[in-house]
Amino acid sequence: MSQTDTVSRILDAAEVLFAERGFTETSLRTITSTAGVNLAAVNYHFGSKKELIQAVFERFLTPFTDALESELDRRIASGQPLRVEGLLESLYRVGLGSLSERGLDPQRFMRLLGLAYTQFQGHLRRFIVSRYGESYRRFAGLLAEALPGVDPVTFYWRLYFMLGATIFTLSSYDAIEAILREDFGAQSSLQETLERLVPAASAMLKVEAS
Amino acid sequence: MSQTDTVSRILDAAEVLFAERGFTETSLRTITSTAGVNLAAVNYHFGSKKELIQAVFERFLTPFTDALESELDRRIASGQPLRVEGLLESLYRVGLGSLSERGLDPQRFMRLLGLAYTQFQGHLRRFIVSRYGESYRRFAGLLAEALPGVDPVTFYWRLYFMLGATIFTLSSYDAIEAILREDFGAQSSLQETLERLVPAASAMLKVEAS
DNA sequence: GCCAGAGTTAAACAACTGTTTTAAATGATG
DNA sequence: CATCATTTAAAACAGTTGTTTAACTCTGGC
Repeated sequence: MSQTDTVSRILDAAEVLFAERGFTETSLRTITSTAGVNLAAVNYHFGSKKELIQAVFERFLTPFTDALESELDRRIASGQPLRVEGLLESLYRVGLGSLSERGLDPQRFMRLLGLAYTQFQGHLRRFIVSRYGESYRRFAGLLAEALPGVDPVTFYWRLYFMLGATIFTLSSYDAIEAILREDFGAQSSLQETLERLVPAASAMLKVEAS
Repeated sequence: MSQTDTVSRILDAAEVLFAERGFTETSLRTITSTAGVNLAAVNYHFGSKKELIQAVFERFLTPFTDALESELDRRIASGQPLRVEGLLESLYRVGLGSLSERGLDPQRFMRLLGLAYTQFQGHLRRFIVSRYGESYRRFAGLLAEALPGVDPVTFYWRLYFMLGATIFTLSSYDAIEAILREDFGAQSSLQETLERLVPAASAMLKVEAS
């Protein structure tokens, strides 16, 4: 088994298990036995469990932010003014499209993102902010430009409202979808849910102060 | 030290520590030493750590849902038609008011609620649904009545969007507020944040399908 | 005054945690 | 082919976890 093979098998297993159970609830022994590698391989290749967690996020977030940056470049190059709906569509299309192209599961991605915010791993929050903060600020800046009437503080609170609605809903997507299917017999795909989310989140961002 | 004293000291300590660190990350030894009681007291009084977690939520949720039910009764008795903004205001006012009256911290309450959704404690989700599902369905039903033009499936997705925005934002309230204070020098109280949340969430619920 | 039962205490339990060690095996390079 | 760093393997490490035990103290009712 080559080195890269061992490394990516560990990442594959850790990604799935972390998304299913959380970080503390997933032991290195569970990860390595699922991956079919030796227990010591984690500490050898990654150094520690913390660094493994960060590596899992890096493999997720780098293609995502790269694709988002190119998408934003494309939109800006087109010369058309940026609208709120378009920016959110870009965000969700990139999350759905570019990740699944690379064989990454977008729901797992959202579950992991939700974990990063709610589990108490200070190192992880710091890692994400330092590595991906710039992309985040760029997107937020463009969104703010598309909302000229909204004062900055109100805008930022609404940005968090939007993030909360997105991360919370998509990270529990399976559970919510199952409830709705049982109660209404209506299936909704992830795609359809995002199509509901775009106008809803846009309305929330744009609403006139009452 | 009387029995009720020991029980509530354990609940007090567990409530704070769970909200700060999560369930798995908080050991019974940390709880009991913070509470100043013996380690075995948890298993003696509550049976297990799981049941202690449920007891913490019960102490939070029962006064909250009771107060929400009375508030809804009052609104209905007033005879005025129920509007979306009014229902959300009721929800938030009860969360802010009735809890702090009893000396409970509303932010801690929200952090715990967020944990209940994102940590992987199947027993906790089941406990909350079975104990408080009826209050939840009553509130959701009234909200749906105030939104006659929205089809049921869309309504339920938007309800989850709203829950996500609320729980995510308020459970990270301290962190978000600190960032905004640093970047804009503008303080916002929890009260003010809820006043921003009411129109934003209402707009999200009411938006016409595009 | 005494005694049953509730409450508390310290100690020990077995299981599990992340990490390290030591030795063997592997694989590329000269 | 021999060499040496890289990689794997199994075992042991020290620490923590939730839970249980058994002896102890205290209190309220007769």
